[in-house]
Amino acid sequence: MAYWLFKSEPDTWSWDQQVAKGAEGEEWNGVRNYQARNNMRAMQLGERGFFYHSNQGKEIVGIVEVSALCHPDSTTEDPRWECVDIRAVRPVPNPVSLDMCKADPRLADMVLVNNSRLSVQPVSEAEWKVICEIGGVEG
DNA sequence: GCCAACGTTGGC
DNA sequence: GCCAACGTTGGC
Repeated sequence: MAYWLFKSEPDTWSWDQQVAKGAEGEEWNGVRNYQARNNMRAMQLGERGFFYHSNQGKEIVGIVEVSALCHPDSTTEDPRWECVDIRAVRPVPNPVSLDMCKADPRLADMVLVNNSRLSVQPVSEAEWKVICEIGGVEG
């Protein structure tokens, strides 16, 4: 089981909107970056990820899971772009901010800390556990 | 709102 | 296939 992190500007697509989609989930469309797409291609059904608010908040606010495997992105005709569907699992009671990640030496190698521009990122199992612990949430 | 970092594009 | 120019992202 791999772990992931999905980044979104809350103005565009927020955690609340994700939660409102319920168990059916929603396409994580709009990704136009090969690295991010390749990460989505590698995802398995039921794998978990963090939901991160960029720009406003700059914090991990929820946990999601993959509800559909990689498929063509419905927002473009360009066959290069694909995406998975994700659904909200549970909120993070104590949102974990970017500052907190930077401050914790155990998270020094996190992609979020080192390459904040990548919109779909892998998270190591160790990092996953640390953030769940800080966030007060069950992974 | 600025700007640094990064990825992509396109001319050669 | 290289690299300069450009566009976008996202932290500050």
